[in-house]
Amino acid sequence: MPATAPVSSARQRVHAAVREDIIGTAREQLAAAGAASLSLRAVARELGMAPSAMYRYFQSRDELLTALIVEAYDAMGAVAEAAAEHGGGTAAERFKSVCWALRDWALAHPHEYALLYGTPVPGYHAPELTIDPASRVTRVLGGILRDACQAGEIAESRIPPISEAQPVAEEVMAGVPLPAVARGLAVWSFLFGQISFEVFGRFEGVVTNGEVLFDYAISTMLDIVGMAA
Amino acid sequence: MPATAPVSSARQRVHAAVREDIIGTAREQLAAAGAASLSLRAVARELGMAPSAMYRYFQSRDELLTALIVEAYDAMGAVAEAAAEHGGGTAAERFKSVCWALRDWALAHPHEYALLYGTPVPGYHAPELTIDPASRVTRVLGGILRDACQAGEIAESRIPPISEAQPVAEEVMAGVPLPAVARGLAVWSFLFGQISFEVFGRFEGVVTNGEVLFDYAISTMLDIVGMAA
DNA sequence: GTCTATACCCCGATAGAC
DNA sequence: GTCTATCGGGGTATAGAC
Repeated sequence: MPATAPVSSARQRVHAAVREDIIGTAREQLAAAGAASLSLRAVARELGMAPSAMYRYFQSRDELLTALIVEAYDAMGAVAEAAAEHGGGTAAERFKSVCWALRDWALAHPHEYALLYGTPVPGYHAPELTIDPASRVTRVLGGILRDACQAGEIAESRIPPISEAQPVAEEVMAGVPLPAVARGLAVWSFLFGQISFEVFGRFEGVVTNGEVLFDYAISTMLDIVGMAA
Repeated sequence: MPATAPVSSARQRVHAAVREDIIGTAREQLAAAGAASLSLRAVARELGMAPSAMYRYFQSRDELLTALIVEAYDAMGAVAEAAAEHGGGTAAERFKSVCWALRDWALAHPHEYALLYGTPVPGYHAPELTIDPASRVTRVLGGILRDACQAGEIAESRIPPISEAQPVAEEVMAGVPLPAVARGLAVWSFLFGQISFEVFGRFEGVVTNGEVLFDYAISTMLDIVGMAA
């Protein structure tokens, strides 16, 4: 029965399209009021649907939230990957490019950034399927570090040793010496600390030119990890 | 009429005591469900009071939230000040002491930490009276930097220049050269980025020993700002 | 797949009696 | 200063007709 397949797929297309509408509207409401006040009802109102109709697309509010989180992780991951790819020849250049791309994305999408890197949403437990999208950005950053190590672009002599037993999981060490991994993790938290301070307004009244300071912070990060600017 | 004053002050004592009860209960609920879902009604329920009675103590939900924020800033500021005072003779020792004290406080009070340094509460605008408590921690950190500069404990030769026009507000520069100020701000965001990653669980599955990594991060921060560990 | 209707919760804030 | 009662909103989620 060849007719059944197209009918089914047409239905699936409509379903997927409505699903995208819902996610898009939810994203707007996220940007307007934050994650805690995201509600299926408000999205339904905006779309002119009955609240109960939402449950054909998302089984619960948390499932909609998960979709938003995955979408945001993917957007940020894509931005980071693109920046790494077109960022230049040296690891330091690619790193700089990724930093600026992440900062720009975060400032352009503060509520989505907050969803990913701000206070965890109370009562929400991220399902396993968010792990992979979440790791795209860290894979990019870790890849740059690994490449720099292998290309000899890291001055390991400038990285002090870390004396105690290995404080990180096995899989984080992919041919990178432990001190470089530790400095890499430091750079990771430093970068997101800097971005979070900017996005959450912590620098207000203190920093008058965020770009200049961010540029200086990037140089500092490169210093930390033994890479020349 | 000498009798009136004691009566009035007894009433005030009761009022203040109930007020403390309310704040304490609110703090418990903050720890249980996060800032966004803090409600006067829930606090009243817990205390066996009528919801309307709360309005004799706080004119609005936001005012209660402000009280919690001020209390948390003061707790964190006191912890930082105590750590700086008893932290040791050199600036580096005091800095380390403050870092550990802040981390310990944040891990012990994750929801209060999130209230201060996490995603801003949607719809809440901090009144001016929060500015002073908020700056206690930064005053401690800035004071250590300034003292280190004046005591010659900073190797300014290891701090690269920052080329552009001054990117920070005037009052942040208190006899400290601009590059040191910029590195100090970098350390500030680095420190809170590290603490936030730990408190918000961002290191889970990656870092197996947070203390070791935090210690290494502190050394890195001292490096950044030209201070010997 | 969408609707209406419903059960059952939550909240901030105010009015007015005591 | 506390109470009851109330106004006027919000929400998740389900049942059952169409």
